[in-house]
Amino acid sequence: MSYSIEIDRKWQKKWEETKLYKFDPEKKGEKLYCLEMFSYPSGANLHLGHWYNYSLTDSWSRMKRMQGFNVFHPMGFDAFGLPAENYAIKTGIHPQDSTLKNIATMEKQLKEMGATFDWDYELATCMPDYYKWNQWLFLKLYENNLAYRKNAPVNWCPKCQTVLANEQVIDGKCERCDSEIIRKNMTQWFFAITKYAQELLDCLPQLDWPEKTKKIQTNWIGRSEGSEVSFFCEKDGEQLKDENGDPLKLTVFTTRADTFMGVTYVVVAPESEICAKLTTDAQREEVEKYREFTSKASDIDRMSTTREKTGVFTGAYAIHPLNGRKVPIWASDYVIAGYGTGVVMAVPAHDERDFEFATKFGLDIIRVVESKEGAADELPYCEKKGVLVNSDEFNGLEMHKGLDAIVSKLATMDMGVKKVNYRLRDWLISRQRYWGTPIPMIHCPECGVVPVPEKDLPVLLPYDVEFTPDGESPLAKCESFINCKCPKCGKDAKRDPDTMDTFVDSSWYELRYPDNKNSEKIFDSEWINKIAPVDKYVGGPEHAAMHLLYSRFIAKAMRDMGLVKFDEPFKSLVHQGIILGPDGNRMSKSRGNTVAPDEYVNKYGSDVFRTYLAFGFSYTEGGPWDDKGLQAIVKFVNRVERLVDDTMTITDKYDPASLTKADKDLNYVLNYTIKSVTADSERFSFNTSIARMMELINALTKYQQSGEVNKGFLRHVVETLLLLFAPFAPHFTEEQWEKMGNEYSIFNQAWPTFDESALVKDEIEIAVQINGRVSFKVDIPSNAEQADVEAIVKSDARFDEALAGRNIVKFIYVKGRLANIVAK
RNA sequence: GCUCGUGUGGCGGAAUAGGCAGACGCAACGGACUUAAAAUCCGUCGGAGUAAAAUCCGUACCGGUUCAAGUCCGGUCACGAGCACCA
Repeated sequence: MSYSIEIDRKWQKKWEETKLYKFDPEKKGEKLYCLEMFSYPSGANLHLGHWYNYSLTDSWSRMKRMQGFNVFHPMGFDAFGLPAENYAIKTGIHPQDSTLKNIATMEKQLKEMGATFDWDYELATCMPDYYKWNQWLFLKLYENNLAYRKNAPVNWCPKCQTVLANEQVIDGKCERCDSEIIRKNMTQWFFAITKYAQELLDCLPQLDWPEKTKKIQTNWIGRSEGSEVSFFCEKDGEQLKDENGDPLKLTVFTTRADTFMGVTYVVVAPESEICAKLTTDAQREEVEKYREFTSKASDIDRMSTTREKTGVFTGAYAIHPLNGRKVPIWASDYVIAGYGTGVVMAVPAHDERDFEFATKFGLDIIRVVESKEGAADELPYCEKKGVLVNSDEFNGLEMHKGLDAIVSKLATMDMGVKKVNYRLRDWLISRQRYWGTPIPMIHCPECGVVPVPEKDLPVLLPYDVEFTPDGESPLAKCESFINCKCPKCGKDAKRDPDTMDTFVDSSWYELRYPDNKNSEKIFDSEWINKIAPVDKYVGGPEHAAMHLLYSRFIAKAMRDMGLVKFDEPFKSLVHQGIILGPDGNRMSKSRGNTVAPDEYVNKYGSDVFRTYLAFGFSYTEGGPWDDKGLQAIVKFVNRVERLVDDTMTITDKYDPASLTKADKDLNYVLNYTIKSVTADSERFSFNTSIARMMELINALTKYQQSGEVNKGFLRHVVETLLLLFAPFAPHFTEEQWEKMGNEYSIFNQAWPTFDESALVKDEIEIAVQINGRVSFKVDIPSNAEQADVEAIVKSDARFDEALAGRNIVKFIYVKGRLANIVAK
């Protein structure tokens, strides 16, 4: 029976019956936790991206298994989330019903892929036995002051009447109805990821992750070294006081304290509390109007850098602490309330934004830095080098020295200090949506916010809920859910109506898999410290800043809560590339350029399809889909099968001691193949792994054609080829292995090792270059030293001809590669 | 706008540490086998040049370092990604 999907089915059945991929924690061998990012159970069948990610990572883990590792390789579903809810709004099919059905379909398809997942460790985030621990985690974070509530702006779609997650906002528009998103203040739950900003940065270098991903995280965290400097303020001719009656300090964050003497005004974010406090009665109406105007501005407007600056004078003044200058305080939305102190000192001579603003509103511009003394640089001069001018006692100081001097001076007055700021914000996790984990908090009119007691977990997500969006959380309208008793005082209270961001679900799932049935604890810490962290994590690059950062944060928080002993959840990370449609665009139903794996799998079998995915693309690059190369794999698989048919009846023993010259040549290729496939597959270079196996088969064909065949050796080579090919074509090779009369299963065999001595050749061919150009080639003993090579080359007739009477200036021999003669 | 990444034949892609560019395959062309086709096997396959060689050009473009550059450095262009008034 030649290879087809029938073979797939035969072995899938046998593997399941014999529990071949059952994970046994006690099995000997170093543990290896290999994980692919779990998938969202969407309606359609597995798409090409799933196959590309899962089947090839499975190949990798199969190799590791054969290499003797005790591989833990689970699979599950990221089952909460908006698509199911939106689908429900459209069709009326309940998210739970569609999700559970989709999970069943995907499980079946994943099994057809022939992956080594142990389904006993499956999890789905929408199940109460999972989200119970989501809620438990929330309570722990709350206890440890890592979860808190505050009023904050959210993305609001005026048409859908609902809050949208950041990831649903595409270029400032709603992903569903394309309306422009506006900002709205709501009281929300946050996780204090910023407490870990520095550690999240510090641990990056030690991770075996793509450099690009580390850079994205570095940028996202956005560490910025600067200073906080303060001003006293004056309003209507009187000094402003704080709540203690002391003079009010208006503090700004700046990275350019060196330009401090050039401050000509100060700007506050219009929505900030300090803005209201600073505003004079005379200006109040205007400032109010402006605040309203900016709150209505859509994100599109806000995001535009070309947008003209707007702003309004608050009526108050700041007093420059070093020169006593009275500078006006303005409100403008080019200052972000959430970053730094929400207040900025403006130095229009040395900042483009300040310059634009000052020019528009006729504010003073004072130059305080010159590239070198006396240079009339064009303003704004924003280069971070130069010498201070117009800066009184600091004149003539080089920029960095000036900065230190100014901050030191301010520090003596208690008006300045060096400070590090991060761009990273705390993680807003509240969602006014139905299909997610209910937040386990109760709002009591008497006691305030009260956590649900642990014994009452899980707070079950009710089934019968009206979830058509109308601006209110769907759960708020579900009487049976929202009404409860306060756990503290027993009086009537209400549950928190929001659900958690689904990124919370996926921020710790890798730690639940190994202990997925634990009903007492989130997981057994002792066991988790053995099996975790994940050794190899594979998934799309789109999660670089969100999921991968959140997971790192949660792991660190868990560590500090004593739940785990490691610092990082994913030691090594690989991003698979993206397979585009045949037209080079991202596959999408609306474009009509999607490619269905099923058709190929049905026609060619899972293994041909898997192997083609391995061979046709550079794994981390991906690229446009093109099925022309599939035939190459069919051909390759047929060649392997023919070789098996030729050798399956051979009973001669392989005797390594009796190899002829021809045998040794083939043995060289064999060992080179073992070495290359092992090294290439290790680093996810699957295309070159397959290429090396094709070379081996080409060499085998030549060997067979040569007529002098050592049967025992030939059989040994074919068996080794099967072992190397097994991770890529598991069903096919299992079948061939059986045909050859070998014991079940090929995956219980040891991965081939190569013999270094077989890779040593007596004689090698090197290129001889004259002045860097290849002139001719020559055979030399592989252990020849420079002097020997020089002698061989000089005695070659072609050398004199190539030299053409020139003198040898220098003779360079690069061992085993080439000789280069510099001639003049 | 800022930051990062990527540019190699007709195509997918190789080249791990500066050392023979184009492995392996697809497509194409030629041949063997065949009544024929399929399948299989053998060969050619970056460009110019030649009867064939020799030779020259060639890894987006310009320049540099080096005995030697796809690889390192400086600049330009194109594409892609991330961030987006972050003070």
